Amino acid sequence: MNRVNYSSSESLGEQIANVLRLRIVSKESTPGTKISENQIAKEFETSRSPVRDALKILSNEGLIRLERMGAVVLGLNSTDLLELYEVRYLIETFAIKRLMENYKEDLIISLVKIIDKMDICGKHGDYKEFSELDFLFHETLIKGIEHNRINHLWNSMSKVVKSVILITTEKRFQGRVEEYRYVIKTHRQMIDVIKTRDVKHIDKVLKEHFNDGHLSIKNLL
Amino acid sequence: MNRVNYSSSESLGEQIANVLRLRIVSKESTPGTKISENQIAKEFETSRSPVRDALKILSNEGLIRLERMGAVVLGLNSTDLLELYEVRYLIETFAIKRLMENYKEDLIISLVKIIDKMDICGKHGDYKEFSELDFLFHETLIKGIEHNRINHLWNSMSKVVKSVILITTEKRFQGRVEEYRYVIKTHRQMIDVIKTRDVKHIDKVLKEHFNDGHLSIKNLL
DNA sequence: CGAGGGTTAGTTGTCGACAAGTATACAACT
DNA sequence: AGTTGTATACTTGTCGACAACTAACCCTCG
Repeated sequence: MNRVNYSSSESLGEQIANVLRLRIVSKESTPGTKISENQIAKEFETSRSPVRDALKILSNEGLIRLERMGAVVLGLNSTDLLELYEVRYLIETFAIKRLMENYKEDLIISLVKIIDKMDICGKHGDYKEFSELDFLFHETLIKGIEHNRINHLWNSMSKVVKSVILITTEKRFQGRVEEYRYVIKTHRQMIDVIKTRDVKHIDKVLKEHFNDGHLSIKNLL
Repeated sequence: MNRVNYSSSESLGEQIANVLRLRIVSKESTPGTKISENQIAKEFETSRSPVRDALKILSNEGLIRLERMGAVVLGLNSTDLLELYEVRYLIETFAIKRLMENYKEDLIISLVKIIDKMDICGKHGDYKEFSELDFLFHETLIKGIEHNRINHLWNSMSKVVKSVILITTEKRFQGRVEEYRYVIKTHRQMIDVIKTRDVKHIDKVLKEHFNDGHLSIKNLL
């Protein structure tokens, strides 16, 4: 029986990759675990073709390593998370500098709207929606500069970032719920930096934001 | 007949990707061209499986776009090249700053050795080897910081960079052969910056180097 | 001549099978 | 016992086939 499901826009491979990604990032799959295509195919009741796609996606994201026989889970240790934040810092600093030179008012409006929604979700304790908005904020910022190459870099890591944000936010909300205010504050600061063209404060604001993100996840895990 | 060729370490998919990549970067395949898996499979006398792999690789590199029916060649226009150089500048600036804080003497030795080899190739007019060494220089620099995430970013664009360098170098050598001296000079400057920890000159040296690369290719095409 | 509907060739996603290579367990031998 | 060789089970890379879907063409009708 061939199963073709066009009702869902994502191919089976991407769906499988999504499930496995969350497993790896959430440490449900521990680093070092060996996985084979057959084994995954059996679990998801598909053939090996979509599984191969999925493994290739995860390999590109750096979550697993494809070896001659079987793939091995790499996962994200503390160093990896730091590095992820460093690269995000690098890219978003670039983006903000570029936006300062030249931005469309629409973009700022979109960003403010996202923050406002985050505020509401924060008050309701809806961490899931909050984390998606957080992700969307940064993605909107990056897509805003319309830089093809940066776009590709972002696409190759965005799914990982999204997963990390989701998990971080969840843990944060389990602790002191009011912490979300800090995230919102730094986001507003980022917009201010763009609008006021305050070059001197870019590094300070962004470093603070990413440092906080990294530290909080490090403490929580 | 199943053809499995383990004598070459690269899978058929990667090999096909290599051929197509060069075609696209060298503008033998013009942007907008539609390509189908069957067509490529027929050309390379393989099944669609390796071709699918190849197309996915090229898609990740941003050279083609996968659509519902058929992929379309994107190629690298003048803007794309500028953006590529911008991202390289971003990454290598990061790398050099990190190396300044902490580098192993071995690395510097390797880099110097590469430059010396480039010098010899330059004198012999061996542009092919020269371009590979040029690429190797930058790759060695980036791998030197042992930063997993940066590594992945680099891997996702390195093949494209390599192709661009190859073509640029070829055209350069067709013009005034002596131009290679300038490339070598800036490379030596980069090493000096690392060794002398001369923070102030990083941006200047790198900007000069990448600006030159971008300008020269723009003029030549 | 133009518009609409059906046919048809072509496209991708998925499947199961096979070939080639690899690691492991187990037996035979020194 | 330790080493070597072989059988065997498991792995990936590739193949050809099929189902779902899309686009283009042609034919009919107004």
